[in-house]
Amino acid sequence: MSAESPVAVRRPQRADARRNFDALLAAAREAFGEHGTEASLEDIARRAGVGIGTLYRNFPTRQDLFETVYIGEIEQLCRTADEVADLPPWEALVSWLHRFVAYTATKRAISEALNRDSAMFRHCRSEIYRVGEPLLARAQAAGTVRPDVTFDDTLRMISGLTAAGFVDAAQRERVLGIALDGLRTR
Amino acid sequence: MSAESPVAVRRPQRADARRNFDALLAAAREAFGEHGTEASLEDIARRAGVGIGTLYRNFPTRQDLFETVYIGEIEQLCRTADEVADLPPWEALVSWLHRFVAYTATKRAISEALNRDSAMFRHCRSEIYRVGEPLLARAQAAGTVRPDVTFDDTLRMISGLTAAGFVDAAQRERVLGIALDGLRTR
DNA sequence: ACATTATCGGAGGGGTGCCTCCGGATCCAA
DNA sequence: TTGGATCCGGAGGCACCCCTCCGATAATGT
Repeated sequence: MSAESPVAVRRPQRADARRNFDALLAAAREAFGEHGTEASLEDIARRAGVGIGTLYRNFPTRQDLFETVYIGEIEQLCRTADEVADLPPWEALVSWLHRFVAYTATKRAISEALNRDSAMFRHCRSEIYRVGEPLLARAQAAGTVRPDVTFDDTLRMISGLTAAGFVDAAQRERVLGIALDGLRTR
Repeated sequence: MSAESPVAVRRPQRADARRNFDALLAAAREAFGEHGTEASLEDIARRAGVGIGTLYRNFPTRQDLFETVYIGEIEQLCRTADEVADLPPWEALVSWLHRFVAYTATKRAISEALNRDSAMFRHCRSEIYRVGEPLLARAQAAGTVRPDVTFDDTLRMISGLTAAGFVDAAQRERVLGIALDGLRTR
């Protein structure tokens, strides 16, 4: 993420306040991951071992809290694009997509976010595209991926599968592999 | 569905009562489709133009209502397996899976149900397998579908994509097509 | 040590949903 | 038409969640 976060949420100065702030973010990441955007704020405060008032002081609206968590996840994801840069086209794309799945503890929420509309979401979306789309384009240029697929198609396919339930991690990988295989030229 | 519904919910005798019963089912189908299993029962009663008491008289628990809707959808789905019986293996499988997507107005709910556990869900699951698994097996025997894929893999992949959001129906079809393509042997 | 001031946390009012209960409306058979 | 069986529907008690407000608490500078 190149610029400052577009949200006016700042990490507090005092030591105890910082502890609470971080605990809230961690709890929120967990809760949003489990229940999606609708997670109970009082539950998040409880998980963080903090009063509900403290939550609202740091994050006046649900949106503020969610965006802060979300931006963190996306930043992390964007950074991983460099790490795959020197792999062959197909491997680069696939391993980045695998991180797309793994890094987003905000699983349920991230797919909801694909459709949502706000300045921040638009920003995050464009960041993801900025780092991810070239990976797809490269694989297409190399003739590995079919040319009629868009990056948006790919993302939605992956995030749909991420949100789905599987009996175990092995099945998730297997199914993900099948779907990714569908991207390749024949 | 071969046997009687395993749930003890019966359509009432009196004309007005039957009208309400049916209105409730229709409203529930809608609401579950939009909001998943957690849809508000009071909202369902409102949509049906009926008091909340009437809802509870017909369906003492949320489970009863959901199961009744769910069974209806599954029965309908199972019946469609015959209609594709005389297509070539791959086409048969694909068009049945397309109906799997289309028929389940209970969209969000159906994927939740894949993981849930109850006598009824087990029953429905086994019915789906009974009609669907042979379609996959046939395509595999014909050499069209890779042999390492299970029916469960396929279903979860499809239902994951069903639950995901897309910008329009065309994209949904396109992505579905990509994923299905991953099932084929190369 | 102590005052200052940022921070805490939960009580409380308003909203919604769950489910029960029963007086009153409605249907239908005779 | 009419009486009894059936069915209706919403009021009301409980639980949870949202968000605000403010007295109590604890960190920090001197």
